[in-house]
Amino acid sequence: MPVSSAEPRRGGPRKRDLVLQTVVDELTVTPYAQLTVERIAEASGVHKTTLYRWWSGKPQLVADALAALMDTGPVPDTGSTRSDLVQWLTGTVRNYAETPLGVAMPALISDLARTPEGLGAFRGAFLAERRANCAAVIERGVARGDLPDHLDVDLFMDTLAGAVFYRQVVTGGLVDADLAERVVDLLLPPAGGARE
Amino acid sequence: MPVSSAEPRRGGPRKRDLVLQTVVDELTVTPYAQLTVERIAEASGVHKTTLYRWWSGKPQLVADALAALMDTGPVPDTGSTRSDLVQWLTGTVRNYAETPLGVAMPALISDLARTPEGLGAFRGAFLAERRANCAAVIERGVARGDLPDHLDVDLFMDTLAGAVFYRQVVTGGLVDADLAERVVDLLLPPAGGARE
Amino acid sequence: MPVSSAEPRRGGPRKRDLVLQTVVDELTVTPYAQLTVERIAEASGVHKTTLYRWWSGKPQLVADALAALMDTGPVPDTGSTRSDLVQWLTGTVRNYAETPLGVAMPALISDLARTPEGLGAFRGAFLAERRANCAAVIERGVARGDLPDHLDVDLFMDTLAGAVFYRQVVTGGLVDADLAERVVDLLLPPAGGARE
Amino acid sequence: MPVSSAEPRRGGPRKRDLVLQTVVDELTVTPYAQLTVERIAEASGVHKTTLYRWWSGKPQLVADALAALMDTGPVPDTGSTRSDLVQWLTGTVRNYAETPLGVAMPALISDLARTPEGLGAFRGAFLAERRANCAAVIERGVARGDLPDHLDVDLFMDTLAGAVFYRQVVTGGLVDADLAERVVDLLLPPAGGARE
DNA sequence: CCGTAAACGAGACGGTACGTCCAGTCTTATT
DNA sequence: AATAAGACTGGACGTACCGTCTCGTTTACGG
Repeated sequence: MPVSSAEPRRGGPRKRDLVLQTVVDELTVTPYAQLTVERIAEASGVHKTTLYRWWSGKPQLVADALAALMDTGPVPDTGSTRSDLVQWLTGTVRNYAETPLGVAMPALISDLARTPEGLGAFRGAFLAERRANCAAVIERGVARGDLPDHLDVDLFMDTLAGAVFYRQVVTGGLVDADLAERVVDLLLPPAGGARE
Repeated sequence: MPVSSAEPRRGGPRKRDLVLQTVVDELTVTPYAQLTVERIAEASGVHKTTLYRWWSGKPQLVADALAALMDTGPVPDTGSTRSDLVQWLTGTVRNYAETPLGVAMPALISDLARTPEGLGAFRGAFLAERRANCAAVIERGVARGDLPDHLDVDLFMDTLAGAVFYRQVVTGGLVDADLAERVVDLLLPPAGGARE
Repeated sequence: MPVSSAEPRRGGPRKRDLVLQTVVDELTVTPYAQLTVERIAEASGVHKTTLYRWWSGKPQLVADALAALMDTGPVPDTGSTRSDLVQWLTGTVRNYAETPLGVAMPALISDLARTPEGLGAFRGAFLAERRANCAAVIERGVARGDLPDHLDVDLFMDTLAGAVFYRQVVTGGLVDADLAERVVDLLLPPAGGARE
Repeated sequence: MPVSSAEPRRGGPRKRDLVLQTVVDELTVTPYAQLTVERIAEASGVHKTTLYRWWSGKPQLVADALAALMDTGPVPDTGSTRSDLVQWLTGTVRNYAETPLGVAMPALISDLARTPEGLGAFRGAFLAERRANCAAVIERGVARGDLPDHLDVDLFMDTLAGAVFYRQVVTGGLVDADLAERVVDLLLPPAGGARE
């Protein structure tokens, strides 16, 4: 886990936190595409050579910086599958809306995807933990009988997250606080819903 | 529809079709990120200057070329809301799976998004017509009573398309023929589904 | 002799005078280097293709236009060698100072000099007649005994004209009305001059 | 004097001498107009980007390269004003005849003259020192009584140099070893000359 | 408290592609 | 026959940023 701020002494980048903070700061001002390694170097006062010593390029720098901002927190069992899912998805919404990740995401993915390891790293850093937490929620739901037995868990998660992601990236629709609830409503109709 | 090969004399790019075809060909061989305008020029035998006369850069070239491949076809009324939705989403799946769009999409979006008009153009070229068709399907469904009255149509479409898109772009999950059906099942449970 | 304005009808450029006038006008506004064939076309309303039909390029266009402005007039015999020379050189000074030739000259020469014919054409258009006139003056001076017998006529002319040209082009010194007289004074000291 | 090869470490272009030498070499083979920055890059093995880092373009490159070849040497007092002047002008002749400067000059000037600083730089690099030396010679001559009291020194120098320059650039006359002497003879008639 | 090795600063460089400017040529109307 | 219209090839420009290299210089730990 590269996100540590403790004791970088002896062996390892001494300027790590400084650099990553600069990246985040710059991203709030400059879109990802305009951001350059040279600019990060200048803004942070850390020499370009040093950046390349520890990161292989801009996408890695940004990924590293943004990953540290992500809320991946485990979702407590509230007793209600709906609430759990809403809470989880609210984390996703916040990650997009309250950090530079939302706007930077498509470019970041496309950059990372140039190399096979890149995408893997991205998934590891941004997705793995969150998805594991969501899977846990879903399984609780299945166990309770709130969700069907042979639910395709992966697809279910893709649909939840995809709705938010697609808005953010493709259609440009509003991504706000109650989006999470409305998406969950589509997949898990509220009791006494309109469909029966 | 800008893709016509009749009478290119007098006004307008004479090499248009040749160029766009080359772009598609190159994209099947080279990932979007590696593709350069100079390479398109060389591969098509059309001089770089000429390309810049008619397109403002790589993203526009690619968008123009890919838009021509998209299936945006209207969805016939099969009598069943489920089938209509499945059929529509199958179009989306095919667009991703059978053209270079799937892999090129995130980078393309991120490039186009550098300018505000860019994103608008993208949505106009790739989304507007398809979404209008989908909205028609959904409204038929509401009229029939298959879908709830105050359904948020946009969000519903985002969720359908988002599931496929997210797979394609983020998780890298399989995007195949029956994905459409499985996604629709999540949103419109089959009669006698597991939830009752 | 390309400098004709009479009856270009039937076989020959119909827009000749219009074009050349435009070139002169543009040169008073735009330095030679910034002037382009396309600009001349636009400014004159004559299509680029037409320009290339009659002139082989910018330098030829400009040379043709400027040659028409040159004062090459023969120098009347005033009875005094000094006066004749001064009058002749005054023509040179005026050619530089009162037409765009002065500032355009070095660039024009350098462009024309790309091809061997180019320089020849330049000399034919701008130099030959004037130099012939000067040679006549000098020979009158030799006959009168005002100039030494075995004077190198060519070198003498080069020195006269060179002084003005060098000022104009290289040192950027003042080129004004009495320059001619001062140069002649150097080569043909006034009677009762300082040297005796 | 920027032409040093000692200690290029720390600050300043490391490939400077290599590049300038290449420019001179190329100029002996290719006329100035045909010379391109890209060609210099290729011929020298120094990348184009590097050239632009240190020079603002072709004219600056060439000026820098040629300036290093110029003979600007001070003229010793031979006791004779005539000899001093001849010796000085011989330097000019050699500069034109024995380096690529002669043929490149008009194009170089015209390129440099596009910007006001350009011409200033040219004069600083090629003229200032030589002219100062010449002025010294002339003043010695005036002091000795060989030259008139209120001689216009600048114009005198323009006439001397102009004769050679005009030959070289405009009329294309021969520029050879004894040209200097013949020009000086015109301005400073030999004792027992034809005019008395 | 001091030597040494890791980390950093400094600066030049090769390299890819960009997007642009003009030159000059071609084909096909039009007058 | 001359001109207009307009698309095209082509060469070079000057720029941006990338990622790498060679050095010298600081820093802080571990003996």
